[in-house]
Amino acid sequence: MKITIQDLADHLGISKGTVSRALRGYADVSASTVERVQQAAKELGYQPSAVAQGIKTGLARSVGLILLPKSRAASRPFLMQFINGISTSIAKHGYTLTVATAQSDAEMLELHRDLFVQRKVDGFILPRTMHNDPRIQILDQLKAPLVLYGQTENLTQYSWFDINQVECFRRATTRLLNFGHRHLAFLGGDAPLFYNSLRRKGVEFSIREFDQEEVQLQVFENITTVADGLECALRLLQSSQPPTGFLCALDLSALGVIRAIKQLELIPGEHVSVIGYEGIPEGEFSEPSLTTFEVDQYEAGFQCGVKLMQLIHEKGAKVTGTLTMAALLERGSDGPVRFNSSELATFIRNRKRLLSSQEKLHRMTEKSLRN
Amino acid sequence: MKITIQDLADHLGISKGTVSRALRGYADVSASTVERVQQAAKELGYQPSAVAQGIKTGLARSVGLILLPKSRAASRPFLMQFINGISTSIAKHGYTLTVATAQSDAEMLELHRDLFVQRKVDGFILPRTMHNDPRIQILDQLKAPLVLYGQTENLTQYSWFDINQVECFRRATTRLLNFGHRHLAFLGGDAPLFYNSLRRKGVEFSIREFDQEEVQLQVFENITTVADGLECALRLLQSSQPPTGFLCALDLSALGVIRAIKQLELIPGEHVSVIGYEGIPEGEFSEPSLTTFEVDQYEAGFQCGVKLMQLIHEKGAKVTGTLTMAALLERGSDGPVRFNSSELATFIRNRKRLLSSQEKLHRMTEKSLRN
DNA sequence: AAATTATCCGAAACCGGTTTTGGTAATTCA
DNA sequence: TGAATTACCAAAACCGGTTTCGGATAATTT
Repeated sequence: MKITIQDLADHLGISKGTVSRALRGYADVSASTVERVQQAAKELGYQPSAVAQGIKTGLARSVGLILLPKSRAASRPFLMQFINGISTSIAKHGYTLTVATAQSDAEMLELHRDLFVQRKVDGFILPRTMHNDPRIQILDQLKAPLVLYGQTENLTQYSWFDINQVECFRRATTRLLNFGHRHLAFLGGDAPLFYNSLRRKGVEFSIREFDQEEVQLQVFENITTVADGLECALRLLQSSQPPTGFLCALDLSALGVIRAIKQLELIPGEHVSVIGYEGIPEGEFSEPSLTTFEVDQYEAGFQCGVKLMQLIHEKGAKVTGTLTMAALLERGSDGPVRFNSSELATFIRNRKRLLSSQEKLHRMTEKSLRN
Repeated sequence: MKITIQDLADHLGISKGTVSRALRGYADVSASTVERVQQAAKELGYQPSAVAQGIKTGLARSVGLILLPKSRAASRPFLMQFINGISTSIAKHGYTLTVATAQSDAEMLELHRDLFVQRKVDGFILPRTMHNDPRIQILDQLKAPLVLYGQTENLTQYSWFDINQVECFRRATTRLLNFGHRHLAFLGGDAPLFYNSLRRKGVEFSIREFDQEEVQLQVFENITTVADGLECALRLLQSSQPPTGFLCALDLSALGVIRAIKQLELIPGEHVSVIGYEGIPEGEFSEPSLTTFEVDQYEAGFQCGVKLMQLIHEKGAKVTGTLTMAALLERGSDGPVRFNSSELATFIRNRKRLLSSQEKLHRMTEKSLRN
């Protein structure tokens, strides 16, 4: 059924060693033989088995990407383009992408070890880097090539690619400060992930730079879903000193904040400003549309793939790190400050009174209608 | 560095054949030896190389999934959970998932052939089935095991899994008819894909069932993006006989329709009804939220994986097809008919006049402000 | 013309496993 | 007790490639 190198050699009446050398481009094969072999290979549809090749070369010609779909929200939107980027760059070297999913952190570590020890993959791309990432420790022991998508401690030892998130959040914060906002809230994401401290750092950096003691910043962590953002913002906005500007580490939490604002009958982008990060498609369809940073996930995947190929193929290759910027999408969820924090608090209190009386009225009307 | 079966055999002072037979569970190895081998394997961290195993067994222990990210819109949202489902079900058999991307249809076909001929994968899962799908033709020639996610012609020859999309669109249509809508539009998706005819069939089936000659249906194809849906709906709504209910093959086009409705200062779900299909997350955040069918992509992936494992491992395994239902998410974008088509047309015409005069006023104000 | 060098290819070893074969020692049976 | 099994394992063949080695022939040099 499937044609082997021996079949091809028999067909040509030469030895399989010669066939192999002809196809691999060795110098000690005559041009005419090379020609004949290539011709016959094309005709018979012969392609060497990657499995058989791998046993001698020790390479599986595949790279691993292990996902944790538990964190459904955060890792979902980037996937298709990220995979496309990786796949495209490694395909140039005849490599394919092995994607696996783990249901827990422990399983994820096991999977990394097993896939490498079983030689199903030659290296890994590690997305969503953590503080003291345990994946790195394990892969270091195994001397497995790896590329980080994101940053972590001891960066000089690894190849990595990342968006300059510090700079993004510095810009976002400065933008809100220039809009006149003085009471800010930073809704951080997954605390164990490294990105979180970077984004926070950007916010704090901008405020220090602004050199204003009058700026108030409240910081929260583990606000990763729409529900989290909604709840957190509702609580903050109804406090005595509500923030007028929200900096959200994740678009999803930003969408929750927008919901909260509207739930209090306020206008996002006018009464309260919100900026997100990531550029998920939902942000385009919310009302108002979400001001956020758009991350080019294809490029990220592509660069990670390129770096990994270097590590695997160029012996003595140096590790490299790359920082790029994400583009700010200036949309409708932020703008010049309307009220300061105290005024906003009063406004919300009055609104609330109004709303509850309306509600009472509404309920009464309904009741009378039913009777 | 990496420990091989020979290392393990030397360490135990037995032959590598015996080690292999011990680990593979052959009967002609004493219980004590099996015990010793397993113990030593665990201690030394020995795991057989999948590559080396594959050469003898002829299996790569990987299944292929090839994506076409060109069609960015349609195939993106399902990916994470679909992959998770596949990966989880095949992991039980020691299989991994090889994901590749192609930039064109031709490249996609090549990739299928190459991956199988090079023995990088033992079979394929084919999402987004087309009419007379060329992938199937090629894989049939190669006798490659495959499972369809979706339906196509000659279904009895293949294993497949699908949502009963005919039934979904039948229900959606009946729902609108029961709401009193009599002028409907079906915005179909990618014409070459099989799902499109199924969804359309559901709509037509429902209307025939309703047995009303007064029902008007307009059908369109290749409405796959928000922009497409927006443009198509704008045109239809401003015609002399605008539909009051939109059935969209894709959530994305439904979101575009909602935009169009709002752009005409109408209220989606009140003046015009919209129902989508797929359950993409954007639908939850649009206003109003989108009534749609939620497809369980994890389950789809899981079942495809299970079926493919059967085909690969159980010799003489019969092909099987499975149909399941998607859940209707009754949200805010549809409801009882307010106007019939003629009334709606009049309403829109008047609105338009109003709007354009407002706009004129607005422009004049701006101009005077500037001066 | 003999010696040297290049060119080209077959043969064989090897990669890390699996599976078959065959032989020895221990058991069982007559 | 001797023959026939049985239990167990070493050795070897094999999978489909790659790579090394060495030899035969042709081309070049002296």
